[in-house]
Amino acid sequence: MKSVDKHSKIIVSATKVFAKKGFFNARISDIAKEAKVADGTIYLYFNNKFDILISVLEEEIGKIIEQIEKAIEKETDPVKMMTIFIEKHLSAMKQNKNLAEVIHIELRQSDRLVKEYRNTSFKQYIDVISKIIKKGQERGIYRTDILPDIAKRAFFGALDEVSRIWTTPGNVQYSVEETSEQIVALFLNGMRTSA
Amino acid sequence: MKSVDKHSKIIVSATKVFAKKGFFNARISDIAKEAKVADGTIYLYFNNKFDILISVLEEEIGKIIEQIEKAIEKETDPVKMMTIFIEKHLSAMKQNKNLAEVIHIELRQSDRLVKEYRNTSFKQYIDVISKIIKKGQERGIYRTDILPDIAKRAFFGALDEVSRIWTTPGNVQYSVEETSEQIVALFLNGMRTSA
DNA sequence: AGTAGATGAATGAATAGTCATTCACTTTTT
DNA sequence: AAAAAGTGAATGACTATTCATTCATCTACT
Repeated sequence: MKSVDKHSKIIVSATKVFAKKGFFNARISDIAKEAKVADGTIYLYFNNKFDILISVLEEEIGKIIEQIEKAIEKETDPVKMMTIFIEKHLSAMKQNKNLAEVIHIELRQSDRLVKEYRNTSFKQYIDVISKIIKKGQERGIYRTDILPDIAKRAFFGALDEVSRIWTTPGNVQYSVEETSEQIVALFLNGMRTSA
Repeated sequence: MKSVDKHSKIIVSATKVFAKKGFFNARISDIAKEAKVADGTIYLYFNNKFDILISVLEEEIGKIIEQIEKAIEKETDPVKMMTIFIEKHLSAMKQNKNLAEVIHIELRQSDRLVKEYRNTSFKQYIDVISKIIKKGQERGIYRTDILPDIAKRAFFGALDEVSRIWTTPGNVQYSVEETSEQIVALFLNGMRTSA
């Protein structure tokens, strides 16, 4: 019987290879070798090379999305929700660097299917941010002149670019904690001195 | 004589094709057709396909970098400098959508040469931001607990992701002005109500 | 329990198609 | 009439995908 085990082994291997070489430079034979299976075996579990990429995005990122959404729905304070989002996102990225690289690189693909993915599952993720902002605005905690639709993008873009610190070698290595604090400070209070 | 004209015509065509299909799915013959030259002609001006991509990044982005740096060096007020940076960057991206797409997609490439580019010319661009922040901190306008090295990334990431509004179809179309205002508000004052 | 047959996962060499690059030839410029 | 630019068909390298074959495991029958 086709094993679930082997399926996820290929996903993990593919994530590693895609992270290192990028989708187009990754060879099926590289993935097969990494997963210690034959080239042909991969086609028992996936339709084609692109299907592997989409599966990586769906499944691996899916896990993170789920985790973050779960952690946030317990909270009611919009400031804490935002803080949790930041911390969870950054620590997930630092923890799984291969996946982080795949997100950095492949989520930008101009391919139709990738764009589609970005427009569905991933949009849902980003919309968590705008929901938090709206809730904060309703409660008078966040300024109402902020457009949630623009702010959510700014917010995600910032997190995504910052998380690159951990995947590009030769950078001063900041901890998740101090990085989170910085982002929280930036977005909640801004750069200007309150004076 | 090899014409400068043809050189830049190929660059512009390549930008268009890369924007639409992404580097790997772009065919040399596509670029040639778009530029209305023969496939072989391209090799009179560029060493190989990758050289075209690097040239696009160097030259086209180079122009923007130059323009922004010039506009900023006249200013002394760190708040205004930041505002100018935001406005110039966003309007450049809205103006040249093909280039914007190439930046969104190709600047993320895991390829050695792209990483190299990101580490030199492009780093210079992002460092303009940290310089602005440092100056503001010296003058007591920006909070000193903000780490410029993290903030610059957050800042660029936010701008980059936000500018995607204009390259992904089907989005509510915000103007450069209101988008700039939003980013300025976010980064300078934060989301929290001052109350 | 032992044997024969059935199953289908796994293999990896062969295929078939793609496309960057070259180069023999033509056209244009000096 | 050289030399330089330009052309685009031909080349050859590369690799995703296929598929005939193997083999371990399970089932059914004696």
